[in-house]
Amino acid sequence: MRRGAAPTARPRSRRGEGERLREEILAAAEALLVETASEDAVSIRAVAQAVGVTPPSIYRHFADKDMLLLEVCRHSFTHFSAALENVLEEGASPAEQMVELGHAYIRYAREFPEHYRIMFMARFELSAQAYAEEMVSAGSSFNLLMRIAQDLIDSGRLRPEVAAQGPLHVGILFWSAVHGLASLLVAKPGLPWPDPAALEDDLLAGILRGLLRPEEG
Amino acid sequence: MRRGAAPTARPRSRRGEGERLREEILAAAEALLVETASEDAVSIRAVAQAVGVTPPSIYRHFADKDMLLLEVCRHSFTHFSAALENVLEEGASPAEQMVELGHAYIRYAREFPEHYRIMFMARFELSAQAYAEEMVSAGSSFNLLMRIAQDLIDSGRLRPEVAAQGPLHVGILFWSAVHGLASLLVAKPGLPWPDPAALEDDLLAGILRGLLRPEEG
DNA sequence: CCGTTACCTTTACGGCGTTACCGTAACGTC
DNA sequence: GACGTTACGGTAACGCCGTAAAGGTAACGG
Repeated sequence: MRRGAAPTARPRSRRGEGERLREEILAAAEALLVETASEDAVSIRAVAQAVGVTPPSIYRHFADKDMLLLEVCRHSFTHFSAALENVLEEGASPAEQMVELGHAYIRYAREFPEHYRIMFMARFELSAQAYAEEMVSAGSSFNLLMRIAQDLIDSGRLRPEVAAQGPLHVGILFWSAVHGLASLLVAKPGLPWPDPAALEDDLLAGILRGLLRPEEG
Repeated sequence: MRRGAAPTARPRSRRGEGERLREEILAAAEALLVETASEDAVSIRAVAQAVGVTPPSIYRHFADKDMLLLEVCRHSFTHFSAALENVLEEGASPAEQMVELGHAYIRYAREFPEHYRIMFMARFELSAQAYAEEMVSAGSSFNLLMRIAQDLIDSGRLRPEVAAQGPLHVGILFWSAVHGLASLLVAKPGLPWPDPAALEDDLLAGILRGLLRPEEG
């Protein structure tokens, strides 16, 4: 360290305050991820320098780089889940709620593309992969999806052969449609996309209609 | 080089045969990608060693690593496009063809997950990104999608407000649904997926029904 | 036989993630 | 108030990586 490295002269943390550096590392990594909009720019060394610490010190708080990135995403997923819950109106039908959820989901993906990419499009090695998958499937946003899928089944408006497959099946059908559009928009920003809002509307309306009983609107 | 490096003593290519090494590099990279099933394992150095050549020699034939990987995918996409075309039966309706296309698409993604990941889920820098996007949008599989979307519109079976948006809009709706399921399966192999075949069937049937006119089956 | 050129190598730079080891300041204890 | 312990972070280094600059060498046209 020394010359031209640390922007802030970091005092050593007090005895029980090792957690503080951990938080600062997370914040710096998050900031780097958002500002540069590139996962590659978030290197252990860059994060360390931003915090004013040497690279190996990161490893006292995170097992490896993958875990650091996943923790960053986990943090932001709190907001994600909250955002999803907030769009749900009390009086809305399960079908309406599912559509609203889809819109909010895509909105998040487009607002935080790098977070989205890391969580849903990235590849990790073994333990990190398992951790990421547990985060997704145990996260409250996933539970929210399952809950609304169950509500949709309970409402009796779904086609019987679809409803019979259970909430996981139904939920994943919606998730697939929504994730497909979101991830294509994120992965291929240069393609000549037609109006994304229109795509969203037609995609959500389409998959919903297709799963409802024939006689329904 | 020298000790324990080159598995084959490579003779230098003749005057006009520089292209031969290019092909060998592509083949070695492809093999590494398939065998290791990991993009990270395909390093310039590993490819060079597999071919029996020094790393800088790669750069005589490929601008950088991204371009090498994209060329590998481009090669395999020939087979992809051919596979898609082959599933189309002569007498089938546009709707049936679109569903068959979707099944073949997901089958490919699951069979060559790393290729699929590189082409549709990866991030590249600038020129490579532009190249990848051009490959996708100008590739014959994309044209195939557009053609069937147009046929679907021409068949008059689509809901008018959807058909009015044009083949690009319609094609992307199907692409989104199919890519969503495919990429989730590829990205999160550890999740407790219900039967993928059932998901495929219901997803494709669902989105199709949802975009057809109400009175249709 | 010679100059040119296509093909490949040598060497090296700067970056990365990560590990093994070491200083040091803060605390509980006597 | 000195003391051993321990949490906290630093130093130095290893082995990868992608890539650039410059050089050698074999194959050809004349």
